[in-house]
Amino acid sequence: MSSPLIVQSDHTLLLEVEHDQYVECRDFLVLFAELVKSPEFIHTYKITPLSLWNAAALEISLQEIFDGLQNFSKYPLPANVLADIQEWYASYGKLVLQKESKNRLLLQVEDTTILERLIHDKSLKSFWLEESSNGLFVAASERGNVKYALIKAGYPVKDLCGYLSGEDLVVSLRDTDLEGNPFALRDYQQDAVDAFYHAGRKTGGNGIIVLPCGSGKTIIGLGAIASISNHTLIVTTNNVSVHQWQHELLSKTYLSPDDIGEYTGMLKKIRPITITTYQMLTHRKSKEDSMNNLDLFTNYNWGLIVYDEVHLLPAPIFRATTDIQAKRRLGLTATLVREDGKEDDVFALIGPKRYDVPWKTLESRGYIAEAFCTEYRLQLPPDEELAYAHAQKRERFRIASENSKKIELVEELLADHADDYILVIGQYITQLNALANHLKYPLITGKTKHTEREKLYGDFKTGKIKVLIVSKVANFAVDLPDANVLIQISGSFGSRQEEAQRLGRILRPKKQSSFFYTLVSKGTDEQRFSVNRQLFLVEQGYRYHIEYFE
DNA sequence: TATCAGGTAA
DNA sequence: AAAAATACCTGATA
Repeated sequence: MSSPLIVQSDHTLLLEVEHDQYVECRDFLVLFAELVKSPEFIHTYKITPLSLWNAAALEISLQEIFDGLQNFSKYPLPANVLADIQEWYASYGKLVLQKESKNRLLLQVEDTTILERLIHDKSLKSFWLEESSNGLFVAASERGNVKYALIKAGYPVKDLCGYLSGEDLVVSLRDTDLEGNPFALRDYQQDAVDAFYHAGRKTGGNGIIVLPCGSGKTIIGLGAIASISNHTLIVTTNNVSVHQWQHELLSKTYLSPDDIGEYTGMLKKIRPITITTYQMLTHRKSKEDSMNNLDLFTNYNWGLIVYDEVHLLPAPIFRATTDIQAKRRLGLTATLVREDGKEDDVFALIGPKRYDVPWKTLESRGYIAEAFCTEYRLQLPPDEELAYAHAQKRERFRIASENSKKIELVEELLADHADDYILVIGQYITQLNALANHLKYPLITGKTKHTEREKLYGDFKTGKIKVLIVSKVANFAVDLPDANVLIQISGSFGSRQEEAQRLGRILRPKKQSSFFYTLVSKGTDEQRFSVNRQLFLVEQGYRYHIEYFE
């Protein structure tokens, strides 16, 4: 039997999907490569410096990577690829930042040619105070800036300067939560906390943990807070999430309500554990004003900063984070992919990926539901086809998204799933309105009042209504009830993270299986974008079945 | 004290 | 490459 993988000299890897060893090889590749294309039979992965740095930070050995490639590859491995892998992998750890004195850091550079390059690099020159026999001295205040500049120049830094402890606060986890359920970290949650904290080791205390939706990211946050037991600032995306953190802290730790503060538009309480939003931190009254609330990072003696949904981190927070490199930092996310390409900013300033559980692993262990994904391709009706042909590039996506035949297909799918709990999700309010009017099911958009939302959520939970139509609110709303069927009638361009977030809606384990349908217009720009949307989930092992609806 | 409308930001 | 949602603040209403 021949092997499933072709390694090409441009650092791309071609994997045969129909091969017996497909699953095994895919699980190997995701450790150090990134999926870029996933048509039916051959998936393309790419090895990048960043993907190898993350692998190195995860302590996946170079030997393991080479052995695996040797094993799975159909042809002899191109020498340049092996050399580049070796070089990129080794470049993580080549530059080590150490504390020299109170005000000075030493950037150790073992490799003399790299040292020579760094000294003469225009973008870096201003950082160097002085040369030493084995490196360069940098002002301690430049710790974040120099790491950021170095990664942009292609050199990741291993930061061993250690951390400043914050003010102490004893946090311990309960073994029964306030609702009376037994509580303990699951094994993978404990592993994630350990991987982050590396108790006793100088490297521990910054980085990213990647976990599927619904697998307990907040719990890992609690575990990290308890391990460090310092004053902690938690930054998250919205007010509902602020309250959820608050609730979990009260329910699963012995902290008292007085220990926990909310710093938002409604309430501004700074407490040993303070929870705030990204918008609060970056808020300014007008464009000319400065972002005063960023002081929250520096004006208090936090020992840990938790960045929830770190893939949504706005640019100003990156900048503020460069100044607090001595604080422990934990980033949490389900998909460490950004469509703005700022993954290396996350790497340099928050830290490398410390822990990652493939979605399919948690599925096989029953922690998340099994989900079947189907992509339906629909013909545009003749008049819309004509409009599409005449439209400008930027109107085309919308015409394809609003394909009126989607309503018919939704109706059929609803009939097929008469006994299930269904969310229909879309991007355009006009399209959702049309659907809601036709099907007579309730619609929730950003304009829906919170009292109204809660009533509909409640009716859905009790089974009074079985179908909810929702807009982009569902991308953010943490309090949206769970369903087991999700029909996506449109989405925002090629967002991989949106697709993953939406699938996450139906992954809480239940008696029945879950079904994810995505509807796209055949042969249009929408179909091209949908390919990109699916990449992350395909990388995680989800297969989309293709159906046609004429 | 709570709630709502309107404006701004990103 | 675009639309929608959110959160902030202010000032009015109940």
